[in-house]
Amino acid sequence: MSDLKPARVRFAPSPTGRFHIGGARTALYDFLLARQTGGQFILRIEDTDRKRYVPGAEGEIMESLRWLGLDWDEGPDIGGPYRPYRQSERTEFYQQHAENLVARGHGYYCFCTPERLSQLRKQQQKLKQPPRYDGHCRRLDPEEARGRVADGESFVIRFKTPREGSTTAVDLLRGPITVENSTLDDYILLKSDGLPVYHLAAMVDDHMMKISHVFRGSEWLPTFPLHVLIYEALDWEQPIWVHLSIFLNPSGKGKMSKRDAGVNEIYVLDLKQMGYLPEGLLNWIALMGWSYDDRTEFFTLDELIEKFSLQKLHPSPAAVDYKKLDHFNGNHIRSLAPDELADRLRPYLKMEGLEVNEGILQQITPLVQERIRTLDEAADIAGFFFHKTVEPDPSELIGKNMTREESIVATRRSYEVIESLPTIEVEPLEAALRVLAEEMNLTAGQLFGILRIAITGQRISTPLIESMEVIGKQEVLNRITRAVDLLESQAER
RNA sequence: GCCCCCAUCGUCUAGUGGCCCAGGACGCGGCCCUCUCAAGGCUGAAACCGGGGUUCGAACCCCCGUGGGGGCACCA
Repeated sequence: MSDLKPARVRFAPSPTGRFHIGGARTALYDFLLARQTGGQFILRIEDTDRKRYVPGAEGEIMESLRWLGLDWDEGPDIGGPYRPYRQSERTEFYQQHAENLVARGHGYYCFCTPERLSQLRKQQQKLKQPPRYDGHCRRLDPEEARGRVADGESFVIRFKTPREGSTTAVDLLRGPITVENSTLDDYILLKSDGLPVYHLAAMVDDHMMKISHVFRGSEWLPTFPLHVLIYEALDWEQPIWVHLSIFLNPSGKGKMSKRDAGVNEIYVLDLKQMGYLPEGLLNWIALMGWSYDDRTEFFTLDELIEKFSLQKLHPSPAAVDYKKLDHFNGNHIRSLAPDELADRLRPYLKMEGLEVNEGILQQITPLVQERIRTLDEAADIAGFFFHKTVEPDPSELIGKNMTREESIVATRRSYEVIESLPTIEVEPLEAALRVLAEEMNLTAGQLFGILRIAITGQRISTPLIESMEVIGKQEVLNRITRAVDLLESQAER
């Protein structure tokens, strides 16, 4: 644990779509800081937009986080001292603070209709002016406005952004960012449906929940000064702000988006489905925007908790590199204990419709471990272990630079050699087959190539001799017999 | 159009004024190992966006360009 004060950090996604790797990284950094400092990691759902609400999205967020191992200490499902953790259940707080802002002279009621606003925008566009609220209701007499509200007229509450001067907001990675207040708008804080907009809701909650560090995407940088202004207007102490750069397409052109889904998987649960380990995914994501030193790249979650530091965060955008994900995933697969790997492999093999025999699974796991990068590759390389029979392509049973007849002879003699062995443990089996190859003036590659096709039905597989041992003498002999038949029937044709 | 951010190999990055004719990783090429595929080992090509300053000295500091990205909703 570090010497930093316990941090209270929150991950605050909106349930408007699927959970992707960008969100996962933000959540990871939140989690790391909380765990490293002995603080709390909080999950808060920002569901104030009823139009964009997607049923099931909240569930996917939680399922993804749990799968990744990023467990939260407070959240909508488990509660906590600052409940509720779903913004739709906190409307009274937002309304209260919006009114408070009005009372303090930092906000005002606005009765402009959406129609007038879009009209206004159109005009400004035509005149090539920046699209901004014209302050129509800002000038209204507060008493009069209150009266109209009391009369039941539809209204929103806007922030009364100072017309003059400038505001400086401090981002941990970028330092002070100063903007002219005149470039800011009188943003709507409370919508006419009584629900808040992000600008209000997030500030209120972060303050009420005593959040110490805010990690969020850099898309919030343009309105960052507004958020600071709100804090100042309410006399609140600001958290430490950390804006994380966004993820770019693999091409580096444009930000990663839904459109990439399908081509490049960006959703956490899809990546899980594809056979990625949470460990691999986490390792990959952690290094996009953060680094430890000039050589260490392999990290477990515990190591990340130990080594993470705000100082090593990087502000520039990062293009997503799936090749590197494969690399990390392969590394993590290889670092798993065989028993553990077997447990992880099981569902993926079953997903392929294979009947998984536990004894065989245990035996082949070490064989598979060195050669897969994702869990779903196991079925490709070792599926034949679970098949009752294999169907080799007869033409592939012919050895390299060999005739059909030579291949038949080689296969038959292999049968005899194997049959004569008391057991087919790796050592004696390999020795016997190598002797046979030599006798027949074949290279080991030629002989093993034929047998590989005969036994596994495929060109690429786990190591031949070891695989034969697992399959067992009788079945090996069956498969070789089958291969001889195939070769002969093909010869007759 | 306006505002904001960013800028080291193709990609992720190390580098915080001299340790850098720039280090690591992925990917790519070659070699070795080898029963296939991997894994592993060795090895090669590959970058400080440009121009001005500041300084004895700049990848590192400042300015201006340029490029890239983001934002400009009663979305988050």
